[in-house]
Amino acid sequence: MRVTQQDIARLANVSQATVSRVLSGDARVETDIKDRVLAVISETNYQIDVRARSLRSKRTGLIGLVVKRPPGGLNDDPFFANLISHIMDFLAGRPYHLCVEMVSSASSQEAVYDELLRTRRVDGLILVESEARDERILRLQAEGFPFVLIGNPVEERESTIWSVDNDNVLAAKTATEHLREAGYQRVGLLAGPKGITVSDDRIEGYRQGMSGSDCDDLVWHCDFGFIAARDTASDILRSPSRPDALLVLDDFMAMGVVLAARGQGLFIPEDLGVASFNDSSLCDLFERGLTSVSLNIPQIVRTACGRLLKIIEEKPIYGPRRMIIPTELCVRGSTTRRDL
Amino acid sequence: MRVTQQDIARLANVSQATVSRVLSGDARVETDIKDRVLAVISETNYQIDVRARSLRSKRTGLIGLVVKRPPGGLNDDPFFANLISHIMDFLAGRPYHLCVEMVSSASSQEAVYDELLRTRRVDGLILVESEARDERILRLQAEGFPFVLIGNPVEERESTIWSVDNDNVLAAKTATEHLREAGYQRVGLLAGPKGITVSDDRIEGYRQGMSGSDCDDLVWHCDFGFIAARDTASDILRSPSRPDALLVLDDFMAMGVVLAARGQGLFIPEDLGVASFNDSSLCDLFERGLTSVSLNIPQIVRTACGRLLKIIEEKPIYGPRRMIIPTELCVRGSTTRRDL
DNA sequence: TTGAAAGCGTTACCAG
DNA sequence: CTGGTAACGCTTTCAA
Repeated sequence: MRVTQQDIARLANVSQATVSRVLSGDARVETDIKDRVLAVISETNYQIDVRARSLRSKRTGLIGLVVKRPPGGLNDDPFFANLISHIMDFLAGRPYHLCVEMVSSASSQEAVYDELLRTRRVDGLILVESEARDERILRLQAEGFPFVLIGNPVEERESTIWSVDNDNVLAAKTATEHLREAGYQRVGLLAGPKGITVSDDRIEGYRQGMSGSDCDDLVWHCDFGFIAARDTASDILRSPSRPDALLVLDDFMAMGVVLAARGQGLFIPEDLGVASFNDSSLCDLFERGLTSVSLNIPQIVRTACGRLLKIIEEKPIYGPRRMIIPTELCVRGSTTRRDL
Repeated sequence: MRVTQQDIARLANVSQATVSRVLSGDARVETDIKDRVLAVISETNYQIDVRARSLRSKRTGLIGLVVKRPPGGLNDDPFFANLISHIMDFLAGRPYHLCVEMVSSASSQEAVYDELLRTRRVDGLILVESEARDERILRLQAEGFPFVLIGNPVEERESTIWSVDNDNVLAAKTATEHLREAGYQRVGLLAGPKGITVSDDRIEGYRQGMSGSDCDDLVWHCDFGFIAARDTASDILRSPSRPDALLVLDDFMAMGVVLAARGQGLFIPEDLGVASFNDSSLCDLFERGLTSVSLNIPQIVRTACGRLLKIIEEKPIYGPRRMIIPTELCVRGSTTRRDL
């Protein structure tokens, strides 16, 4: 049988309420009583029952993260591994735990959000990879549920949504300009699924970076992941409108591009320049290094989680709702032609 | 204000107990009453409060996974991304969620396990990367807490521990023999931290595979992760006892070895053969492909999670407690010398 | 400062 | 088949 506060109370000759007070660090408990209770607690190895506490206090101590990928689609994807890793780092030592959920379709995603917030399984949510008109956001706002968006809320007015983001337009513009300056003429963009805001922002930045060029608008869409990118890149590289450089939505997809190029006997960076986003350690795995934009994920996560906990704990918050984390272009061999 | 079963009961003109029965799919409820209740439930958008349910039913619907890594140490590591991904795949659609925890030290690990199981935050645990004498296992067993080990329980007697594992001795032996057959003379092993059972088993297999060779026992230990492996490999490759082939504990670490070799101007597979474990998609990122042993992670996870849920739900279980998932050696360019 | 007691929203037992 | 009711273990208010 589990030890309860009731048991502690009996053993320490106090009321169960007092035990609760001691546990919650209530100041108005006589020191000797407190010591007596604490002694019994440590003797009995008592641990609070979080389920009962949750019911009473309306707090579960759980933060939720929902990822939308096809089954197995997270495999080896460094972005989520990083994200999850940094979130756990942040939460370690705090009274919060991370609950991760994967959904495969938009409809199941909404069902999961519904479940997650209506059932009060988690105290708050971190949203990633949002879409321009994100059902999740509307729903969470309507319910007044604590959440922080990692990404662009895409709102006309002054934002009412807490969000942490990079300036993806600027980052993509800078990366595109870097490719042009490196001597590539036909710079293309391998974007993500249509409607994903981070992808849309980078398309915008790419177009800004291409202004003044007589090159067509070379934008392709593609699902997340290594395999999808490889297959799409194979088609792109065989097409008549073949680009001589590709800016890719993330490193993992860029690795698909590298494989596709290799498969067609194209050399990087001579025949094809490649740059991408995230600056994960995959960049060092490509022989000559992969040029990539660092998003500063640790800082994104710290900012987002910190803010989320404040919202949950209803602490006063100062500063803007939309927080921008700076990016940095890390130039490596995949855009450094030696033939020029 | 949240909608409760009490509210539903009032609106449907039944007792709250009946609402509970309808929700739990109790057969003995008149069809028309049931329909009335269900109608109100869908009208009101009612969702059960999992906290109250947890308190009553003693089930949280949460499965725990605790990972021991230094802060940021999970970054880009495909093994955990895969593991988490497959666990989520398995859990999707079932009434269970995944709770992930990261700890940085042994002592914090024990504290976390204590917290996790004593507070009944999760219904069961999946253990990975166990050590020969694993405190976690002893503790969980003593408490009668449901858990499944992914790895080797290392017990003398008939095992009392549910575990899912590969035959790592055999797998390492096979991989070592493959390297020798490929023409390498001085085959070494880059193992993981000392005491980790999966690492120990592979050391044993390596030694079996090297029997009959006049080569020294070339085993090095190294922390998990890309960076640690790169640094250790740099030392190894510079040492007088330099091997001409390395079997590496996992792909991610193997990538560190690839980088170290590249940094010293060594060619793979000509100057150094490299083989590893996990067969993640990283293997295709190396120019000529990385030879790797597939652990069949999806099957490991399916087996482990399936078993864990059965234990939690106290369903009858047949078959052995220790379940072995077959491995497969996937030969690629990193062990295929063209100079022979 | 301490104790008694009222819930929190369920589940499940026991009558009817 | 249905309703009443007692827990589940805790937090918090209200009296003492």
